[in-house]
Amino acid sequence: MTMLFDKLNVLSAYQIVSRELRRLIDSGELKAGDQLPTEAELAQMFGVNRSTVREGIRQLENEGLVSREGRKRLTVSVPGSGKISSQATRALVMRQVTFRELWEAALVLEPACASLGATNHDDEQVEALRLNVEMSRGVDDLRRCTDLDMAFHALVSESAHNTALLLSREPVGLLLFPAFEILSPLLPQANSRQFVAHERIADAIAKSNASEAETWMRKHIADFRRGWEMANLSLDLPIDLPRSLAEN
Amino acid sequence: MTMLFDKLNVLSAYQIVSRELRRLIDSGELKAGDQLPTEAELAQMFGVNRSTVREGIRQLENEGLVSREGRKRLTVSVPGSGKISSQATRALVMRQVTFRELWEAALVLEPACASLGATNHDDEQVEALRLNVEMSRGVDDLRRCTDLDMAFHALVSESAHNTALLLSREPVGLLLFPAFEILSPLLPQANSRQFVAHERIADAIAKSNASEAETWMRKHIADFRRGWEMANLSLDLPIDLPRSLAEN
DNA sequence: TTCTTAGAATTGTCGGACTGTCGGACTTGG
DNA sequence: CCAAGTCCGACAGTCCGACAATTCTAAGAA
Repeated sequence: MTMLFDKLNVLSAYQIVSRELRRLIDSGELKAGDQLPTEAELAQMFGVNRSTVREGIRQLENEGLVSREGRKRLTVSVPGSGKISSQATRALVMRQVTFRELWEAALVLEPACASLGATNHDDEQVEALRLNVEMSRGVDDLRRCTDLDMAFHALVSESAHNTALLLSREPVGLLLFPAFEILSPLLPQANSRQFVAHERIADAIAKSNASEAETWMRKHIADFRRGWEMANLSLDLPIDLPRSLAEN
Repeated sequence: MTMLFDKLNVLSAYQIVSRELRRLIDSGELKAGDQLPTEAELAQMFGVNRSTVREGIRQLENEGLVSREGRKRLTVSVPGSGKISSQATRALVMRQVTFRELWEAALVLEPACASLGATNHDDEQVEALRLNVEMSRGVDDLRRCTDLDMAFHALVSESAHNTALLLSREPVGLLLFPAFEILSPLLPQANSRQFVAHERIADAIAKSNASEAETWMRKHIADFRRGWEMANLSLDLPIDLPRSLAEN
């Protein structure tokens, strides 16, 4: 006679509050930019204590569905990609994602972004790419080099004008590219090879040459793995949380 | 003289609590499975009130970093992919991601999963794929058909044994495949074409034929777009939240 | 030893209270 | 009329204390 009833899912009041607010948001009754009622008002509406409302709100706040400027009222907002991908990144690290996995993902995502970037880019992004490449010339500070690398790939993915790809790519990039800091000291020629590749890719995008952009990006990513193996690093090495997330 | 000072960001106590706990978790001092101290103990440790601790905890809870069953103690846990991708999915919808964007992403992600799945799969997953295809035979209930479709692609991505790809793919699949419910009624042959494609893909994976799996998956996804256009649906149509998320 | 069970511990929720900050209205001086 | 100073109400952040329901724990019974 066990299992006669499903383990009845009694959710706490604060969970109901957040679930209900979430529902209002993605049903469109609350649009981005709208102001939420006061905590006190919400408490009255739901018939719970203000403390309870606050606990519920924290969840939405954490999801990026609502945000506050200063100590003002809460406003509904579109979750920034940063919030999402930092959580995804953390999840990947906790699952001990390996270099190999990240590389495999990057090998399909990055070239796709480059290819689409070549056809969809705005002038603005081409300019930013050019600037990025220019700033990278001759830089040998490791950390700075990595930052520019990450920025480069982020720019490429932005130029693709594809939200889905952008969001898919970000956690992968956030983890894979900082690994360059491990690789670079072991492989003298890594820096210059990277610079050349970036230059070619930026050029191809600027020229709207999709297949060339894709090819070079693929080479660029493939190169990363080759370097990794050449430096005798294991493909199955779990990748750590990057500085950018570990601190915050 | 502008920008002499950064806009000073004062973070509230509850934010510090969650940030600090997060730090403990990804520094490894708190491993998955560990029990967190009592709310009262945490309050004392941080020198804040229990209410404040609770608000901080809600954030981690929402991130999936800690979880609780019933009224028991909190335990550290690795975020399930479900939590992450449902948030990513919501974000995509709020940004009015279009069919085109999702399709473009799927066109690179799904074939990559199929290809890797062919080389990395376990017997277990091959069996599940076979079963899925078998169950799909002759089904014409729309909703059931979509569920099986989604499950099929999820299985393929699992067989790839790549966490990064899995996580990247999920939000895209969660949004794109339910759109089949819009397409199918307008296009009589859609169902059978889908069935055939799934059959071929599952076969290729079972045979460990990577290039064939990849090719068929690409055709399968390409077909989806062709059908979409044939049914006179706009590529730039924003995709809605799928049932699976809208309810919960 | 294993099983029960009373008591301690812990979570969820509540009501109330205080402070700091923000925005707006009002006042004052130029 | 405009700028600066002042006051006041609204509201978020924090704290305190309390209580019921549930879970944990350890003593006592079988």
